[in-house]
Amino acid sequence: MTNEPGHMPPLNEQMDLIRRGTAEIISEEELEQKVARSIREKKPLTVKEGFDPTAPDIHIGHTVSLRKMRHFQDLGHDVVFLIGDFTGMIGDPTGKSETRKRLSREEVEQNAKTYEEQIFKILDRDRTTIDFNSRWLSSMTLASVAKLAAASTVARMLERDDFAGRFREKRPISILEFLYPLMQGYDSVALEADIELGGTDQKFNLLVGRDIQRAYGQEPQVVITLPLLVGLDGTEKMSKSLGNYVGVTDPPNEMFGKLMSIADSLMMNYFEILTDVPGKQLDRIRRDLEEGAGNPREVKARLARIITAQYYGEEATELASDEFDRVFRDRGLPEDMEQVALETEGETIWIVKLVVRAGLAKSNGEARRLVEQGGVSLDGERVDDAQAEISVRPGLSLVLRVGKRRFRNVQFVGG
RNA sequence: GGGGAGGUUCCCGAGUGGUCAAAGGGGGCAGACUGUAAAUCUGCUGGCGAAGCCUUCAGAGGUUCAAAUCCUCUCCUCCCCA
Repeated sequence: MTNEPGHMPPLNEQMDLIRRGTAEIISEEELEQKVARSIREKKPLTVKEGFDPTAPDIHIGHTVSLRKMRHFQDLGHDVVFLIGDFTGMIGDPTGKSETRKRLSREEVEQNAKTYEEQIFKILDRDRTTIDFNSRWLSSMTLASVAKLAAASTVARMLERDDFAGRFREKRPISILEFLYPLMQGYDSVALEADIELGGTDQKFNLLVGRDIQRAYGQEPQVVITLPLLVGLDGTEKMSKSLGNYVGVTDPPNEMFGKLMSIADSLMMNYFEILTDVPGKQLDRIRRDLEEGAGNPREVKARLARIITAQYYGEEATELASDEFDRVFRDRGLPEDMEQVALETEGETIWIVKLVVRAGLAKSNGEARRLVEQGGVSLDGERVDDAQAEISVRPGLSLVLRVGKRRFRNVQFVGG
């Protein structure tokens, strides 16, 4: 799929792929010009996106833009994965007000390494440059900051929704926050970016980049925004802090399972922005769903398989899919269960203690609750008496199940 | 510099002397149902082998038979005026 350098597909083919799944392109006309020129001069475009150095765990929400970057790479262009280590050290402008802890050089390096392991599941290593904005921002003099600050105005800043809102409500906006879009824009100057990608929530910052580049005599970058992925809860955007995410490093079973747990209403959205399933097929799936033809579960399973296979391949995905059916559809036992060895202390063990010792509850209270609510079973038999004593002896092996999806194979050993 | 508001259990947020392990919502967990870990409904949601006891309402002291609630000091956040 990857093209040799210098052998780029024709303009309309490129434009089609680039457009797919984007929220907005500013402007398409400029994009066309840039692409056409790169074809003419056999010179790849530089596509940039900035990432937060403090949260190196990538989830599939991030992959929406990473996949777009990959599209560019497949078309023969170059990608800069920019780690905002300088901006990230100071704080987060859109954050509630939590001051961010300063990361040490070592931590930044460590996080960068973690990023690398994850992003190359999607990006083409040979066409990716990883860079850090501290490289140019940390040594800026006040004079250059002044020049940068002169490139924008307060009125311009107040166009941004959250600034405007806070200004209206007389809530504080620190000057530093005004500096943020400017610094991000300067990154584009330093990299001579042709295109910057980001989520729709980044639109303002991305546009400031254009202003800044103009102020520094560069051709403004084209801004491409991508839809924010809605998380597993079906309402909030996917984020690690909300816990409604699918991590790209989640093991296949978990990835598949999490995808099966999305709300039905989310399925089409995921199909559109996380897969390369052609538009015509999507229309058909959508129509089937609306008309109630076929089982929505099967559609969701197909989605889960496609996405899981992007990270683990067909074989591992089939295993994950089978496992899911076995455990949840057929209410059976998983293929592999975590094993726990417990020492016997006498003839019996209190069920509550057993659940806690097996690591399936944090406290006796929690275990008691699980038992009383009927969530605990031993070898397939429900135990709902919180006073129950289970007979044990060394060598005994039991399958302990808590809830629908947590299993432990408990082995008793002599104590 | 002056004036004012506030810090509550995972989160938001009620609570102004006992009836408070603390309303309500969110989140989480469990059950029922099912087509899945969808949706919906119901229950639970500080710790302790538990009708009792222990720890918790920013922190430290104090008043009281009794404090999340009153007093003193400290720390922190926010707002208004300058």
